[in-house]
Amino acid sequence: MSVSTVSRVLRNRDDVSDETRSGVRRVIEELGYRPSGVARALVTGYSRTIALLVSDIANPFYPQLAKSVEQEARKAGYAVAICNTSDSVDESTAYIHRLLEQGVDGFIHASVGPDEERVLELIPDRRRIVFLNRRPRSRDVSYVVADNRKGAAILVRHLVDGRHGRIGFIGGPSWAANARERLEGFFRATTDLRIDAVVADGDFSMASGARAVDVWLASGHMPTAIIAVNDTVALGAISRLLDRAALLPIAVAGFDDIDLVGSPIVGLTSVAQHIDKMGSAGVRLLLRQMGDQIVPPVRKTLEPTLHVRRSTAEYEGSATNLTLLLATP
Amino acid sequence: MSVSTVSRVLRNRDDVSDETRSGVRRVIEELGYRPSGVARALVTGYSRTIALLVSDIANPFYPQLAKSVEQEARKAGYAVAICNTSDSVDESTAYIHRLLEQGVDGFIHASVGPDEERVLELIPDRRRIVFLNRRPRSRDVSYVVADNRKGAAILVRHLVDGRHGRIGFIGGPSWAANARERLEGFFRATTDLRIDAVVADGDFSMASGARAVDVWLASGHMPTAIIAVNDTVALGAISRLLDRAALLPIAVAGFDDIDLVGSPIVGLTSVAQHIDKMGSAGVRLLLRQMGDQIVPPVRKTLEPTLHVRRSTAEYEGSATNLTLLLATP
DNA sequence: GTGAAAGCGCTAACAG
DNA sequence: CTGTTAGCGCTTTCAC
Repeated sequence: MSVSTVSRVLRNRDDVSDETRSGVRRVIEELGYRPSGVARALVTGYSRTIALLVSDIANPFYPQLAKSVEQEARKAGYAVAICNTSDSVDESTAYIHRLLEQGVDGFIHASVGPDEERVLELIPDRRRIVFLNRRPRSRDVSYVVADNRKGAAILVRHLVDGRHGRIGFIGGPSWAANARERLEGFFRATTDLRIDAVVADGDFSMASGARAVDVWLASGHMPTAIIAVNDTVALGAISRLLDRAALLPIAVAGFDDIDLVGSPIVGLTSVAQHIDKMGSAGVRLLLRQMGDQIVPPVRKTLEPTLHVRRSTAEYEGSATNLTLLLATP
Repeated sequence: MSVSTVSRVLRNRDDVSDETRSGVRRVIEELGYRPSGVARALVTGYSRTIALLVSDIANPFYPQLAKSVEQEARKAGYAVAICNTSDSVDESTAYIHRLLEQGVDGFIHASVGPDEERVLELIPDRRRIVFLNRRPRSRDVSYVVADNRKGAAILVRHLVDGRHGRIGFIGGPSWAANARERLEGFFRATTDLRIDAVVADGDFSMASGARAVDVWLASGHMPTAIIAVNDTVALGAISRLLDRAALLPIAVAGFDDIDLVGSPIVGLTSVAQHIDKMGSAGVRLLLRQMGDQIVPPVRKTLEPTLHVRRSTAEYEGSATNLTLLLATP
């Protein structure tokens, strides 16, 4: 038998007689032969591997995203390499260089660093990349994001219904599109509703949520309700409120609706951006546009959904929440 | 210039004259030339990629492990492919087949499924694999685990000091070595201390923690303190206790000390198994034994550390905890 | 020091 | 339907 016949069998092509095919299969089995994906990648140019760039896999949002990306990729026979960029342009540059050398077929870029230009320079073929959780400036690259402005507005309205007249927003870095959009939504909604708004800086970390609370407490301008740019920051804020044994009836809401915050232990009100849908849609998009036909870039916006929980719920008639509850000796 | 000269420059070999070297470098720069890792892998047999097998990346223990694995691997210029096995033998089999075909250099196996024999059959070269978070039966494969028996014993002693006379243990699947060891440690310690012990089944999930509480509540045999096989299960147990508005002064402790449980929001007492050390040590081990010299398998056991928090702390003189606190209206 | 040639294990094009 | 041939882009002898 010739190598090409074996190759044909391996690729399930139909121009092989049934008896040859089964013969080849038997011999493959007997010899325990394993084809080399590396050699195949060298000649075809495809490694059936995609890269997922995240800010920090230890941030609970990303594992959920990674899981749905991985599940969807696997269905199509693709492996996923996960890379932590720490939102550093240098690190994402270094990673993309390496991944390109290693021959990954495509990228799902879900980290939020200020690296868009650099990334698109490194990956000139727009069909090889999809942005997730960040809306790129460039018009000709595909992305899937949540409607961040609407999500923030939904939270503001929810809190206003809860009789909060002064709402604080803990934001993210200005270079992060999702953080900017959430802040914009917050501003527009508070302005429209003529609600006092106060903003603190943050960086998506628990520590930054805690710092914001410190700043507000120190300034004596503590809002009665807090919206955080994401759930992690909200958890940081709550932690600090607990540390300070704050007796104020402060409502706290987050963004992303990561699995954990739905548990009664945390009970954090949050806006879901449907992480699993985002991941699977991103992979499908990428694989489709990596295919033969040329398809125009797809821009997809997911609808956010409000999940009200204890952290912003009315309690015994007065605005209160987990914070109050825990701090009461 | 010949290809071999370029190759020599790329590999930083010293048998190239300085002027040739700089000339080559310049041309590479001008042309924006990128070497092909795929072609290199084909000829050298090494792809500089390792695989990390986890049970479920959405389980908070694993992202922390993945992060430390990734950081350590990157230092050595290796990429990491993360794979969710769901603890299914079939899935890990399928993954290992694929990864081997794709040419990964080594495996870090941190998922706990009953797949040891199959895995070692698929990866006959013991130098290509390290087990993490699970102690293999096989004597000739390297691993890094925590001292699970000791960790469980530490928790028992801590709870006994807190005056608990009846302690429950929510376990894991019997095929998981780490779950078995923790259960053994629990049994030995309760026996030695002549403490009532009661055990419930679990599977490392929050849901299983909740189920255990249900079972105990239904049976009327609710222990006064609960030790869970890991933090996730402990969180599930606490959640259900909160749902049931349990007024019992029930202490809950977990295992792993994942980042989250240290926050005052959760305040769960836990035994740390030093996840970051485990990840980096595992990678270093793997890379060393994949090297030239033949090294014997390394068996490493990390010392567990107790972190006492609100969930098992004495409160106003009586045994109480978060559960009690939250459930009191 | 440098270049030429062989070949890693596949797929693709072409012949038969 | 099956076999032959020519690479894919590197590294590795072996000459020079």
